Amino acid sequence: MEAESALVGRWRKLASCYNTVACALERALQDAHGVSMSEYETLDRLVDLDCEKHRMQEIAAAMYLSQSALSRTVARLEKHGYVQRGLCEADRRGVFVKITDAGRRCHSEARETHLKVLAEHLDSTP
Amino acid sequence: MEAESALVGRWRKLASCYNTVACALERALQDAHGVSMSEYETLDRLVDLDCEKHRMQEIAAAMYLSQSALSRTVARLEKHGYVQRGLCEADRRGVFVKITDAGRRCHSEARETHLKVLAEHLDSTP
DNA sequence: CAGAATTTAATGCGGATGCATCTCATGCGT
DNA sequence: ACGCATGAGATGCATCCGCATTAAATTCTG
Repeated sequence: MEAESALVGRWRKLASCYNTVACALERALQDAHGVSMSEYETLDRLVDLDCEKHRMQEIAAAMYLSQSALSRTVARLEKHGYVQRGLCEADRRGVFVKITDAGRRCHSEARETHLKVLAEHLDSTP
Repeated sequence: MEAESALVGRWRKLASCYNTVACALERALQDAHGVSMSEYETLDRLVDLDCEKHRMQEIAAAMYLSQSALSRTVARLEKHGYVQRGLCEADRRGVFVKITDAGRRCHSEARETHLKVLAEHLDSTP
């Protein structure tokens, strides 16, 4: 079977692409805006799914971040003043997350960096 | 520009693919063979670039792992008895890494798990 | 309705990573 | 030969993550 080595080759290429971009993104976002990639992606989802507030689960479902990682990421964002957490009245186990004005500002600034890094490092020929 | 959103879309898909496979690999390799993905990939490079011993740098260059991460990964592999480190006589700053028989055995067993996970989770249509 | 089971999010803990720094060893210029 | 810059790899530190557990609220069941 040579399909095996092709499989491994595809995997290596995928990993290499991902790591290159992720590493560049992490550094650029951190240096220019003080947010990690996870934090940026979280803000991005909050802006994308735009309807005021969101449950933790919705956010987690829209991105690749475990429940505990998201919980901590939101805690960090809240510490930075970029989001606010609030209780969900309908189901008081739930937590609503709401992006603040500062959060929107940070996101819109960081978005340019994000796009620039993607354009630079995301190989267009898969 | 709509090329921007296409770019972001490609990035999200890449990240999602990578994370799905990486997560599955990590769990499967750990559960079935007690090695992490980095450890397996390191063994894999040692088998691939087959010529007895290798400098840390050669290994690092062949995979996506930072210098410090590789140093610790090799330390873990050595603790498991899967590789041995030895001084390089020509340039005594350097370190040679050599895979042991136990390392080869572990690698060849884990290889099957690795391939199985890739076949299962690596989407063939990019 | 009381109690068990489930769901939601937070957290303690251990482990892996990256950055910066450190220690040696080598090489280069004078 | 001496001194300084450079290179290889190890390590302290802070951070982030995943797993397992916990606490609180809700839902299911008898």
